[in-house]
Amino acid sequence: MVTMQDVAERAGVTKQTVSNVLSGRVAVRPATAARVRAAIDELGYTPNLVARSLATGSTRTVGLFVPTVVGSFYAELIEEAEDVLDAHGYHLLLCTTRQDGERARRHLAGLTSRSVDALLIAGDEDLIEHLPLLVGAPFPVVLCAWESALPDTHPVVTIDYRRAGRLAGQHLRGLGHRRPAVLASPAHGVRIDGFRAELPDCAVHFAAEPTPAGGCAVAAAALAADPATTALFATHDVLALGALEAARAAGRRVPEDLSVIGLDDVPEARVTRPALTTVALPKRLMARQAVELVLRAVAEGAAPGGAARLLEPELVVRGSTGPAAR
Amino acid sequence: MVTMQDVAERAGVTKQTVSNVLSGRVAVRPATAARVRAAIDELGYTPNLVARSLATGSTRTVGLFVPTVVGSFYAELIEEAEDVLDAHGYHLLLCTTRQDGERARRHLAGLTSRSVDALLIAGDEDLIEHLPLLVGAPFPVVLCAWESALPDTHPVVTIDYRRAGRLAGQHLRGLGHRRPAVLASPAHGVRIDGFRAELPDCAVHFAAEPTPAGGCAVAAAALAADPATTALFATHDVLALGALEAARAAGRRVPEDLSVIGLDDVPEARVTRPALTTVALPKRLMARQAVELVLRAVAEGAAPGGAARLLEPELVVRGSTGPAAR
DNA sequence: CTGAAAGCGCTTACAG
DNA sequence: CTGAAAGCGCTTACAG
Repeated sequence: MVTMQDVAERAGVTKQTVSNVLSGRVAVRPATAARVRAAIDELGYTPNLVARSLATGSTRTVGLFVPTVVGSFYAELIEEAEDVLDAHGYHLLLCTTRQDGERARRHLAGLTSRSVDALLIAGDEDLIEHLPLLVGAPFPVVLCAWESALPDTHPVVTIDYRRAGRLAGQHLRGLGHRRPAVLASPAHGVRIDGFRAELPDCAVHFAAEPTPAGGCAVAAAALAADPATTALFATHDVLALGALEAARAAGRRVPEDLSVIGLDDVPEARVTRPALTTVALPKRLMARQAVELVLRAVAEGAAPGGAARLLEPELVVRGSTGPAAR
Repeated sequence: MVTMQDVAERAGVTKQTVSNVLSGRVAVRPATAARVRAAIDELGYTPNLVARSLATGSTRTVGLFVPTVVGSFYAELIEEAEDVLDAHGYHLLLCTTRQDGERARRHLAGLTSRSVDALLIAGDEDLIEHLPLLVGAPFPVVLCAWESALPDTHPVVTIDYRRAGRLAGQHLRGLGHRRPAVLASPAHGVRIDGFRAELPDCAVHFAAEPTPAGGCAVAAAALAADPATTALFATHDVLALGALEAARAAGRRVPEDLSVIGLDDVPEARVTRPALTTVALPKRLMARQAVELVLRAVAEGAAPGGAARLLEPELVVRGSTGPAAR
């Protein structure tokens, strides 16, 4: 491994001078700088980032916790986060919690030790109980995609999930539906609350798993439980995708006999037949703002302040919803 | 920030002793160890991993390059990789290349500098030209999910994509199909070759984008180009998902009028109606083996040897394929 | 504009 | 079993 010292000897200067031409912090005489650069090229020198990190106290890496990477929600969030991190010269350390509290705790403890300049925590399911671990963290922490109780220990950039549910309810109500069924994931209480603010008279059915198969099964059950149901609200698009299949299997035409509305706006939503009406969540925007917030905090050397930022979801009307049949 | 020195003073020992109780490399008298542990707890000491890395030369982090994280293929690969990394006490540094050669090069150059103990590169699209950058890398590099020309500069753990295509062809041929159409992504030449080894007489249509929408469009075009087509082979399931929609739109019953077979076995494949016949790719197994190979190499301090390992794909017959109509 | 010194927080032989 | 010394490869003031 070639070191800065090697380069310095080759160029006939000291390693501080090499450091100076690399960092640009201090002006170096052009002729000297040229010699140094030549030496760097000849030797194929590449700085040891670990040594630099120890000296500067910065690793230029931020940690990102997500529950999972499968599924477009977190996948898009990760991609967007990496994009803006990359644009700022930062690397991404990824940790998935996978509904495993102990694993989450372990990862958290591992990162507390100065291997990361900041931490972004997306999704609340597995980490909320371990948040106290982070109160005295020597680096900024921001939360995003937070859905249930917003903690006040850390800044959060999230989406107004309640409003998302409400938009779905409004849409269905406007179409004349009165007693829709809700197909839900257990963690989506806030979305359901929002929906109920518009349409209180609805039965909630929980899916066994957050997949199209789970959505298909729970939709079939909901339809069997109340054959008069005219509309289905799925708290997540993946459930709605399955609901579309269930409707087909039950011989219900969508949207003539049954309206189906989802939430999230996954890529598949626009290719189903009929295309899925849904409430789009601005996940990329959220990821971008969260990363920018946390990077600003590391730049300023202070914990980011301010209250939670709630991003606005947006209703996307496609073909799967229509007027209630009477 | 509390340091090892602080702990040592508190416990009335030197920092070497603290280091010894932490590492367990050298036996420490129980009473002393207890005092040290107590001091650690009281002070809330947590070791500085960067300093440790500089001293040991190991960061316990491995870098993973993927073209994208959206889509179940790479998402599952990432999850599995992180699982086994985590089990071995390693962290995951994630880099996405996003069809951007310059970005890939930059990331590669950034990692060459001792911030990572090893590198895993999944997917060939954007990196192949930069592989030479890695020949003298001071850490092991392994390639996986490599589809086209297998480089001999680095070990590779991948899937026998040619055989995957061949299995699809075999299945269709066995059902009596003679002139199927192929719906392909441009990068899937190997899969097509395998398919053609069984069914040479087929027209290949390239999708504009690797999404269900792209698959839907290209399937519609293929069906329009040759209305007598009895079967469709999509080189990736996401295309097949769209093809199912196109068939529906064209009034072709699947599988009675038209067989559709995909490749990969994405989660959605089992919930379409009919469920999608496909060739399953053992991506999690591949990820696991690749990580284990690279970790073994870092443990042994040597570049991993051996030829490419090719994992076997597997035909999964579901409802979307049937005998050719005559 | 360039060099000598100290330090970042750990680990690793090596004495005692 | 414990301590004194050197070193990992950088950066950061500080003199000259």
